[in-house]
Amino acid sequence: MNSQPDPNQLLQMKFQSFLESRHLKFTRSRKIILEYFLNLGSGTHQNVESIYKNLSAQGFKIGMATIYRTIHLMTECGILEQHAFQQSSGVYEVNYPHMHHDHLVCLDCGLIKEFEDLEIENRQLSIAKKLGFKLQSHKLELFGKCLTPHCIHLKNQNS
Amino acid sequence: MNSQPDPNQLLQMKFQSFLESRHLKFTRSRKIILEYFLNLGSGTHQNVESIYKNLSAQGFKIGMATIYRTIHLMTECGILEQHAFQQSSGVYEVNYPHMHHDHLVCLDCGLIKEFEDLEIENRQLSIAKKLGFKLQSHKLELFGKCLTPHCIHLKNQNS
DNA sequence: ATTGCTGCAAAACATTTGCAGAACT
DNA sequence: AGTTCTGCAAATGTTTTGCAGCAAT
Repeated sequence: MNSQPDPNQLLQMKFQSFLESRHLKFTRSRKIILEYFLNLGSGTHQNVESIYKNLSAQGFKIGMATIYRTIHLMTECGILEQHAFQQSSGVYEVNYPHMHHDHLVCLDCGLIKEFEDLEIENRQLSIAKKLGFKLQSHKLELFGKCLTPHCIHLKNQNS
Repeated sequence: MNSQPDPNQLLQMKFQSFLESRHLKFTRSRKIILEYFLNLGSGTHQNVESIYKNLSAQGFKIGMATIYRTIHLMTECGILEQHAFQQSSGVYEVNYPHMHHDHLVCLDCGLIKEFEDLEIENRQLSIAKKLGFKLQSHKLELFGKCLTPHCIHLKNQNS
């Protein structure tokens, strides 16, 4: 019995409906870029350059312009999320519904940990309500110093 | 009696100590840019272009490069905070200690409201601790639709 | 058939950097 | 004196756009 729908399939359907609602087409390139992200899964952050390089390496001839145009659509549609950790250029990750997470970034080594917290999410809802907004999404990033061996090693190297 | 120290003066001292600790100089340009932000006060978001234009209009001859270099220093020092709401380029605002706030952004009209919430702040601390990080700062942005007359007006115009 | 899409190259931005002369301590 | 700073212009990196031909409905 297929009572648990495949999250990837749901995202693809969401994107297709989005395109349809705008009289846009679900083309070969858009399908390839979508599948690229779905194969990555949650928690991977990619910039346009690396998407381009990886797709090229896989033999796909897709220009940067098309990638930019497509990730804009996917972001508007809500199946992709953009971040700009620290000074980095834009990076993107798949946004699985009901698996939303926020990020904790190490200022020394760049390590990114993910977390989710229902208490904060609920609090956000009541804040938005109080201020007269209908909340649609949010972005929470915590910055700090991690204490992993890797990071401590880095610090010792740089000093 | 001057028992309440001037917040602006505190920020200036903080910046001066920061510069000193790095053997950098508190020059005329840096002073002008600092004062520019202190005069703006909390809650104003400025991009480099507008800083440049405003200073020029006030008769100051300060190049963009200097502004970039200076705001980097001020951001590192902690007296300035950078944001990139929606797709905008970087905007900066003064960061008064003990007056930290987060932002709620209207996706339709761009209105930005500020708020602070102790409950969320405390929760962040415990999350960071649990994940083995020493928390230094955070960025929380809520996105939604506001219901101000201005925004509703805008929506009707665009439809 | 019609409309939207793509890749390419050029353009537009935003930000950084090198350098020679000026300013600061 | 010695170092850091500044403005300018050039360089860089990222993202957007125009266009002529291609693909999807």
